[in-house]
Amino acid sequence: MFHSELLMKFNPYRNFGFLTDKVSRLIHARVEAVKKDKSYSFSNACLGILAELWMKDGIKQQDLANALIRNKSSINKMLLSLEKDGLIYREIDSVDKRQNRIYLTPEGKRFRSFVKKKAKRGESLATQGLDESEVETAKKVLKVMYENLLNDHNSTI
Amino acid sequence: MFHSELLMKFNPYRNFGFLTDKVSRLIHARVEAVKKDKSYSFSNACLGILAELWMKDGIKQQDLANALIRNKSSINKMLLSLEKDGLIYREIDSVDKRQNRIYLTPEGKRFRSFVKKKAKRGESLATQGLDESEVETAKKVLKVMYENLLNDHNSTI
DNA sequence: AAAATTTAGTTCGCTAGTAAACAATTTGTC
DNA sequence: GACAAATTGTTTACTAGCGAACTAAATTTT
Repeated sequence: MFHSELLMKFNPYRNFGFLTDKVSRLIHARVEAVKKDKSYSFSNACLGILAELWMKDGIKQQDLANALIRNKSSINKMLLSLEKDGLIYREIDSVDKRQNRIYLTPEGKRFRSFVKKKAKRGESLATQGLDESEVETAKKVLKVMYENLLNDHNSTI
Repeated sequence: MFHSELLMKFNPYRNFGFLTDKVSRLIHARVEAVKKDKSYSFSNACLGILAELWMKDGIKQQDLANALIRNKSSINKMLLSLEKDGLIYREIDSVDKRQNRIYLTPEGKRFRSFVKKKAKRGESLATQGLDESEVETAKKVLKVMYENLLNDHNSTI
């Protein structure tokens, strides 16, 4: 480590911002292609909402906004298109009438296994030439980074 | 590994689409905050262009579009805002007059070390609790994934 | 060398996502 | 229990980014 490191040539392959952005975009592009099989019209970003619901059904919109690091008005719009495609529905909470609880329809639940199958194929393509242990480590690192960054994000807002 | 794996609960923390998307968004949010220090008005995504130019100055717009997996009209708009902020300029190639060569201004070059410094701080925050070797492995994995996915992306278009 | 094709960039209309203002409900305090 | 503050979701106006159609220049074909 020497003092002029900051003057060195920029190496994007050593930068998580660069790397995660590119990989994320390429995965999105793949999903876009895969989605054409189905007749859904919801945007790519809406998959994030579905992913959250596949983990835990019946959460409210603000939770989604926090989890996806998205504006609550964006969530509202995305939910509209997911409703239109018949994958989710909203139900006003009986205790707190401000809140909407979001639930998956049977169709929304079924869709999960489809995505999972495609994701599996995608991952094996993307990780060609890598050891399984390296892939596991990468997932662990990203998970920790996610937690650290989210923690910081919530504390500084 | 058993046949009903696809029916198991969805675990996003084992999914690169989910992980890279979240981490990427959180890094973006950090950058957004950092950018407020400066008076630049260019969007967050424009940093991708700068990153490319920091690697290699004088490339053309189509190269940027390919590298950033973005539409060339988007690149055009982004360059407009980077021009406005005085970070880059275009020059028509003397040999092939269809092409614009994109160059960093002195300001654009200086800005690199600012970003690098902030990125360094961000990385150490994000990777708290992780071994250096794990972080290195994660970078390697992401780099390979990027290459594999990009390769596939270009071949299927 | 004229015509057709390809390549690079720009323009224009559209859509997804955002930010800010708003309405409705709940919670907290006096 | 009434009024202030906070929380949840919606609406509206705006912006960034995309796709398709277009212009200009270079390359290939005939």
